Amino acid sequence: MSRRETTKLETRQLILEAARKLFHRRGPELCTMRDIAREAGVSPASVVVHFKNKTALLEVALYEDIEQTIAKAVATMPQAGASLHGRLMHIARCMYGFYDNDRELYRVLIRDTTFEKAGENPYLTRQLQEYLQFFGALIEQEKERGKVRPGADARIAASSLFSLYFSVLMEFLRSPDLTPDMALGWLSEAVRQHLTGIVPPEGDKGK
Amino acid sequence: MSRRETTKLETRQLILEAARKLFHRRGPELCTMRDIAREAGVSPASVVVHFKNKTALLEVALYEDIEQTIAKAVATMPQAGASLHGRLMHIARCMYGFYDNDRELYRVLIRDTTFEKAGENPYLTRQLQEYLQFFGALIEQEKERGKVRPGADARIAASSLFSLYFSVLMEFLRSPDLTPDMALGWLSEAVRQHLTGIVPPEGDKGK
DNA sequence: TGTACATCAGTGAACGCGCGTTCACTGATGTAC
DNA sequence: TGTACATCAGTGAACGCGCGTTCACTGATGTAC
Repeated sequence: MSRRETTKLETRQLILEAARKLFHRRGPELCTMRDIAREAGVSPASVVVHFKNKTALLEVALYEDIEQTIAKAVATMPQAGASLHGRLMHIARCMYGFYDNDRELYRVLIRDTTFEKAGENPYLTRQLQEYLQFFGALIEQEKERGKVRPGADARIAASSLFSLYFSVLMEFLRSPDLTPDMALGWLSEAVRQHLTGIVPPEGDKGK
Repeated sequence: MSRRETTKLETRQLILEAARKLFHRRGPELCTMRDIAREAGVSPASVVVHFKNKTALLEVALYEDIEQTIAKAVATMPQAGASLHGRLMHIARCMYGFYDNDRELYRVLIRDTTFEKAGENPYLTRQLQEYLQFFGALIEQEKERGKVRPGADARIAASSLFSLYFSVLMEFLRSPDLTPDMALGWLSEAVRQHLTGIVPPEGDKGK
């Protein structure tokens, strides 16, 4: 890597560190791009050169921490012997705990990225793809072990379970009164019902 | 209602009509509060008197159409004799069809309301509450008819099914390439798996 | 190896835009007597 | 019933702020010869 490229990377890192600091301290709505530039010791124009706008900066500044949290959650997940429900809930507990550190900030992050048109938020999009793929593989694995019905579609199951996780997360980030345990309790029930279904087993149906 | 109150209501209606017109024609990002005021024939300050900001105006301007669509969907829902899956999918079909009329607009509406702190969007919040309550009652009803397991929690089931519906809706609004039928197909499978569960029936588990 | 030139990250100032907010004001409507 | 006053919806202009964008410029680094 040439000298030019390394200094460029350094500037980028300075901006990212300053952004993380101010985003956490004052919240993304209460600090301007100029504030971040000043904190980083660079020109405001330079920030725009590296990140096209505040949302893009927010995404890049925060997604690494999320990545690490996912990695840690997966690494500490109970063995394959544990129940699928328990393994999924472990991941959820790790993630909700992480987001609980700064709910306001992550609420804004998710609002400003999730709802943009596909393509506007490449980092988080890729992250979600990998996340879903991992879940899908997990479910396939459980299928082989006979813990999941052979007829079940793993991709759809993964995506559905993520929907449940995500909905509860949003409610959690929006409602200061909701504790992580309450959110987890709610999710736990939803996941349980999703795994076992809510209609009676075949041959046992009414009428 | 006094004369003063009626004229006030008239002004409010003028603003709402102008807002709906411009939001649909140009999209909410491309029209300013001043544009809407001009279209309505009132002063820009007057718009702010009635709606504290653009998002609040957006919410009020659009929620009535959504309300009507829900009402129509519920009214045309298949009889209680039909399957739960079929009845739920009927609602989803109506709603997706409605949102398909102006995906961009509804994407922005949902982005700007769903992710605000609870309390910022009273109309849509209430609407969602009623929606969930209706679903809960529907499931209770199916329970009595033996089509849903007695042990299942209707509130959680309603909220879970809504999560699935909502996730697919978001993907639909974000991705121009996704047709309503594709979205419905995806949702249909997710709902089916949610109803029947993905783990094997008791006594049939592996190991 | 040295020289001359090209490239490009970063600078700092300026501009336009949309939004929210404030202001003193108008004039019609409502109310107290 | 009339009069005098209070209320309040609406007005139009102005201001401050943050963001995105543009600009000509600097100076270090890279490259062609």
